Amino acid sequence: MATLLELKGANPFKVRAYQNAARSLMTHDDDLELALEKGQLTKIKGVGPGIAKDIQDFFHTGEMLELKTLRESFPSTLFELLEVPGLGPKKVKKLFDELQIESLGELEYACHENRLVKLDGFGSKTQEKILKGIALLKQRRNTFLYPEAFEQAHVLLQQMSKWKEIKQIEIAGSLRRRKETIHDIDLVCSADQENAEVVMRRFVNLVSPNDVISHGTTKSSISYRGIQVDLRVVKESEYIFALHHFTGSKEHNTLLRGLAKKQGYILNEYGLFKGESLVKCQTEANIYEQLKLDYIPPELREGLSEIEMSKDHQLPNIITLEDIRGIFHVHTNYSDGKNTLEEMVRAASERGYTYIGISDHSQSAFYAHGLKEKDIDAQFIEIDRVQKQFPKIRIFKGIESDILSDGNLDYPKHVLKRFDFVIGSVHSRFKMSQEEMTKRCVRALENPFCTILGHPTGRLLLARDGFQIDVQRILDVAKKEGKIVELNANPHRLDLDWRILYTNRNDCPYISINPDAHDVEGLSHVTMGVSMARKGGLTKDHVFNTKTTKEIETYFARQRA
DNA sequence: GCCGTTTTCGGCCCGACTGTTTTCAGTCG
Repeated sequence: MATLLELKGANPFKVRAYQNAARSLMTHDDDLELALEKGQLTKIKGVGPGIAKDIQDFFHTGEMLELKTLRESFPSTLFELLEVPGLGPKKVKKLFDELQIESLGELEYACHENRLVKLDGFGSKTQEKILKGIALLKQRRNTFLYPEAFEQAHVLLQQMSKWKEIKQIEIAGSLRRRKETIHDIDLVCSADQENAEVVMRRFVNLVSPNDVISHGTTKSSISYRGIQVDLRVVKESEYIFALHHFTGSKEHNTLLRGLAKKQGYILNEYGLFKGESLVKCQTEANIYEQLKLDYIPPELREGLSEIEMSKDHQLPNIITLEDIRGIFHVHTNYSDGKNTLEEMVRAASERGYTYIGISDHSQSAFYAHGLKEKDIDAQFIEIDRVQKQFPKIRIFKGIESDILSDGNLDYPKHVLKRFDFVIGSVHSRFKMSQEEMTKRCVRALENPFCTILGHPTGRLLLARDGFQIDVQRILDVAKKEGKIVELNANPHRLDLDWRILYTNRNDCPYISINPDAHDVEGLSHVTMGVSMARKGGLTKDHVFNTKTTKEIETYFARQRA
């Protein structure tokens, strides 16, 4: 509704009202259907009589009259135009009304025909920028996995922190919030006022003029090895406010500024002001404190329900990397891992872990040299040997067993019962219907020998969507069966998605943050997994591998009894 | 369209940059 109304040129506050209501509904934890039946929809923040009526209509008829009318007044392909950088609703509407442009293809053609320059408010620069934007969209090169973006950001940070004009510099934006994928790198720095322009000049000179996206006196953007980097420079006294501002998210900031305003403050990237006077804040925590809020860590600043929770002192005490005591889901060269069992155990021990769960692939995973029964015998003997060598770290014997398409695990009972734990994972037949796939995984969860459900949706970030599966059902069954669900920490997977964890944080089964390491370096995936758990609002108590070795042993023993 | 410890009417987050304009609208974050 909001997008369509915006295109229509409706009252911008009406547009925002719909956006607010949508966000509010997305994070609404209670039963919507119940609220609807009781006629209590308007009790939800942002939902008034108008939108309550919309929701009712939608629930009963599957449609909303105004939405239907609006939708019919625009071709569905029009929305892709909004993806083009520099194009917003006003310009898209103009293109549609005056040039009858309905799709990206038509827009590109019109640019080549030089037809945009004649439009009011457009010019040759706009046309050029749009063409560039379309090319970028086509390449899909504007999204990166966290580690790729992080590495680039660090290279820049190293380099720029040596510039004598810069006093402080930090990574802000989605990188600081630890989003799983990153569109651009945001850097914030402080400098003496007379040096600001020098910093900007040095920054844009890092790349060729062609790769300078914008160049101002305090804010510039460049395209650095294919990724957009924004740099903002402020005075030293403004730095903490700027860092907060550019950490975002946009949604979080919007809500926070609204709250500040209600309390008689103005909040922007330069400070927190009461009238003309600046409120002194040394840290980000001080800013929240002034607004009568508990400190909200960057990972939680997504504009979901964190501000409300913080106001009520209900923020979860989210897990930290130090809470992790051990790790499961580790591969060795018995299947498709690179390092030996001993090397993996040594590395885990050196990282201070007190237990490690080895889980190579099972026999039907021939692509990964899955273990036959005799390989299991051999590995068990070796584990016992290595265990003697490293008495301080407990080695659990496990397996990552394929969940076959009928939901069975791919060893017979007498084999499965030999393991301390079994991770059941789907590695084949991804294209089942949601119903079939859900049934398949439920069956696995109900198998008494299955301990952990591995990478529950099978997604590969930026490469492959997860398979169709009713995640809610899976979580419910896992909880009921006392099973553990994996948060696969491989940066390509990060599966389950943190948003699912966030919505289910008050009622979910144990989550195990598993590196799915295929070599020694892969053990460090845990860091990323913890970041996702933090975004999901999980506490130490939610996470299985924060337990002590003793607790783990007891848990496994009870399961196998 | 929603909301209210300034308000049931009059507001609704804030500022930088760009490109098109001669004073500002649109977009972005």
